[in-house]
Parts: sequence; structure tokens; C-alpha cells
Amino acid sequence: MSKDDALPEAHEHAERFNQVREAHKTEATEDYVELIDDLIRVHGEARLVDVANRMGVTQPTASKTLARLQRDGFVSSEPYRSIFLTPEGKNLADESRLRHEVVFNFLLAIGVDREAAIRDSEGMEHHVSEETLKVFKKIIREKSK
Amino acid sequence: MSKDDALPEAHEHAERFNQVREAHKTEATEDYVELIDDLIRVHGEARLVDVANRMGVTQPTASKTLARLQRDGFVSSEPYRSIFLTPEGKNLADESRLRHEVVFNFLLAIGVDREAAIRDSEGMEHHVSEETLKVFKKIIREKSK
DNA sequence: TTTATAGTTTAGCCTTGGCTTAGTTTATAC
DNA sequence: GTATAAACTAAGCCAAGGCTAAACTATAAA
Repeated sequence: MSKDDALPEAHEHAERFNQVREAHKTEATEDYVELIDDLIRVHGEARLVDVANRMGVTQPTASKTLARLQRDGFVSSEPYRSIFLTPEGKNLADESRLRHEVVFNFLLAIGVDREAAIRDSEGMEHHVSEETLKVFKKIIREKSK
Repeated sequence: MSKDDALPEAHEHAERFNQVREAHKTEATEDYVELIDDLIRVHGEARLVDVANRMGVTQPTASKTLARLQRDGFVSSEPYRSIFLTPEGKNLADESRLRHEVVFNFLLAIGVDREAAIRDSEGMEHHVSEETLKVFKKIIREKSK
């Protein structure tokens, strides 16, 4: 019995769930471009086999997802060759990583242990608005003084 | 160029994404049982039409999802009658709402405005571990003193 | 330079969670 | 007590994101 006895107006209620669904649509894309960017930076190239292993999916699954990202203009590659980010893909990767890092550092700053912060930030990053991100940044700044 | 030049071990990397995928699987279920429980408490019953409207989906979509929840033992109902939670469904609803409220109150406590807190907590609640939840609770307690 | 192995793609299957259109049942209003 | 409206179900479509099995390409080793 915790909430007060009123529900939000139906349309408003629905709007929340629509926004979560909207976020879900871009999650896979963001996770993939972020990973591809990391692989290129650290290993010099992004190979399908590494993307698949690190995403925790089989190679055919990664292959199909990458085909979609290519179709949508985030990624480019020639058959049997390694994977590149388009400018749009690179932008999205940079934005994603930034958001990811803010969430991660915020969790550390408020006292969450490193392992949990790693795990939770992976899922949370896609659901944190700019508004909330600002507050996170402020708290990181305060705590690191 | 923000991260240091090392990636986590591949298996460990994959494990993070697997956990996020795991969370995604239970999201719909949690959102539905939480809503059904709210409707029963506030309106005395949960009708399909209200569930659909508030979830922001069409009635057939809600109907299909509820059939799945029934198959999985969270919900029960007779054809053309309103919807009930099984004991398992009720437990899950209670847990979900608790988690939801902690995340919501935490966001308020650190200074996120009400509207953003409502929106963000809806998506975040499914990705916050017990560990992090504990830290959230502690901060709520501190700030409300 | 041929062959074996590693990497990639293709084809085909499944579930979830959306949708529309059409039909059935229940409830309401006259 | 029947007609109409509202609620629900049924059927069938689609995309995303998983999988396996099998075929193809590229690379490395003998």
C-alpha cells in the first residue's frame, strides 16, 4: 500500500512506456557502435568474431545485426572484411560512451562498488535523460573535490 | 579518447550484455503486473481496455501479452472477464513497485525534477541491482533528514 | 601450392511484442 | 427485452534479435 490512490491520466501513463520502448529501439545500435569503436581504438580493427564474442551472441546473430546497422547507415563493411563506423556511427558511439561514462562515474561517486557499477551502468545508460545526466555530472564534480 | 587502452576480458564483457538481456526479458512482465496491481487497488478491477490504454498499446497486443503472462503463471482470467494476479504475480508486482519507488525517490532526492524522475525511473528500474538499490536507499534516508 | 583452419555469410527456424482487420461476447440504454 | 455500443478475442502480418547447420572465403602452415 505505498502509492496514493490515484493513477496518472491514461494518456500520460502510456507516454512513459512509449518513451521506454523508444529507448529500447536504439539500445542495440548504441551498444554495437560503442563496442566497434572500442575495438578499432584498442585493436586497430573490428572483426565480426570479436564483436560477437564480446556482445555474447553467436556470429550469425552479430552478422545480422551489423547488416541492419549498415542498412541504417551507422556501419560500413565489405563482405568478409572488417567493420568500420560511418560518421553517423562514430558520432553515436562517442555520445554513447560519454553517457555510459557519466553513469558509471556517478555510480562510483555515490559509493556503488566497481563491479556493480560496471554491470548497472551498461543497462542504465540508455534510460537516463539529459536532465538527469546533468544532475549526475554535478554530483561527480562535487564528490571528486 | 577517454578510456584507457584495454578492453575487459571477452567473456566478462559478454557477461554484462547477457545480464542486460536477461533484465529485458522480465521487463514487460514486471510492467504489466505492476500496472494490473495498481488498477485493482485504485479501480477495484483490472480490465484489458485499461491495461492497453495505460501501456500505450492496442487491445490485441495487451491481450496477447496477458496470455503469455497467464501461460507463465503471473496472471489469471476467464475469457471476457477482468484480470487477476496470481500469488506469484502479486509478489512480482510488489517487488517491482518497491524498486520503482526507490529509484523514483532517489532521483527526486538528488535533485532531478519530478517529470524527469517519473520518466527515467520507468526505464531505469529494471537495470538497478540490489547493491545499487541499497546505496540509493541510504542516500534517500540521508537527504530526507 | 595445396590444404587445413579460422572467419564470415546464408538459410531457416523460433519468440517477443508491435500492428490491423474482422468477428464474438458482454453490457448498456432505450 | 432487444438493439447498439463497448470490450474482448482471433487471425494474420511484420521487424528485431536470438539460435543452429551448412556453405563459402581468406589466411596460415606444411
